[in-house]
Amino acid sequence: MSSEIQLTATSYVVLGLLAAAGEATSYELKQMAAESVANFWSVPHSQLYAEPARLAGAGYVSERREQGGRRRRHYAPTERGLAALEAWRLTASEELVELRDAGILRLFFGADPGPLARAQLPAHRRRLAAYQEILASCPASMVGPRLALEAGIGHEREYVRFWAALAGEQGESERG
Amino acid sequence: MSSEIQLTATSYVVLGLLAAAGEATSYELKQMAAESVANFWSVPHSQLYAEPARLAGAGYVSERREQGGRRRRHYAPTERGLAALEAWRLTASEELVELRDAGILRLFFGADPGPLARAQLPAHRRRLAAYQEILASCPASMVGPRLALEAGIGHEREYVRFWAALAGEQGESERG
DNA sequence: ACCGTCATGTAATCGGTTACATGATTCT
DNA sequence: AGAATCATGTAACCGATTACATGACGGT
Repeated sequence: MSSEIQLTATSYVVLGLLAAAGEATSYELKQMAAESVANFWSVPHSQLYAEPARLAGAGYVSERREQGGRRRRHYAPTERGLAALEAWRLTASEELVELRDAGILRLFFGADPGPLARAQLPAHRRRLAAYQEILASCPASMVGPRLALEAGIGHEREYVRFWAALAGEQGESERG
Repeated sequence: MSSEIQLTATSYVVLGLLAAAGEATSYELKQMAAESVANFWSVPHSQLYAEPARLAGAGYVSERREQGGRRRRHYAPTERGLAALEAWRLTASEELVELRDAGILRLFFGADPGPLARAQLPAHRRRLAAYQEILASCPASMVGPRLALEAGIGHEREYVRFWAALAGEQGESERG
């Protein structure tokens, strides 16, 4: 056992959620993720079954299996897992992400901006509103999630600004 | 032949570049991509060899192989390929991308904002400056690429604003 | 008792990443 | 002539996506 594996972003999502919960099944991870981190970094549920198993094989989490009934697997971070998570938190990397937005890619390759903008704009507006609502009801003690939300809000605002300018709303003054 | 395949974003990057160039080898695709689309949507060079082959198998591009010498493969879009590209350009989808920024993910899971911000900030500033320089030297006729650049600039500005606020530069007034 | 949805996984396929390898040019 | 870099791929592995499947539970 304890074969060496490479930790991916998915690994840290799992480790981060497990560290917060103490212990969880894959289904509980799915629930937790759905209302929090999945807003800006989603992981398909099949990965939330596969990844903890992978992490268990390498000693980053422990696995406890229910005896009777559903025989669900409960995972908890090990010392090693917590250490890996903490090390990851501490690496202040310079790596930048790419935008990787399919709409922008279409623009780049010559799509007509108008229709694209008119499709993207309301969707981004909805998401912006949703983020603001979540932020309003997010306790001040949850510092990390609140910061992530604020980042998301900033980018959604930028998207709205960008697409609005292309959607034929040129005449109107835009306010944030 | 002409087995059915699913077209991915990588497919459209290849098709889009081939449509612009008329014909190209994988290496030429790599060169073209490097200074243009790779700024916000990169594709590893091995995929620029694998993907045209895949597209050729499904009839989206044609393949012409050099006879003597290097026997390089030259690809060109077929009618089918151009039609697929155009159809993709016309789909004004509402799908939104996720932010998927590893720095934000770290914040979410409790990383200390200060060091992270001080690592991310100069990197984003450099990229912002690079984009602005590219835009300045990009001919006005290249509408799509210029729009994509402007989108990138907007988001980099937002990143700079966000990380600057966390980097301990609170006292100073920030101008765009 | 039945039906729908929630809960809990497994399987297969495939694209993407990483690493390796080698022939051609160019530079010193 | 030799070294370094450019040019041009191939191979292997592995994580992610998609689809499939089934047991439990709650409501009517």
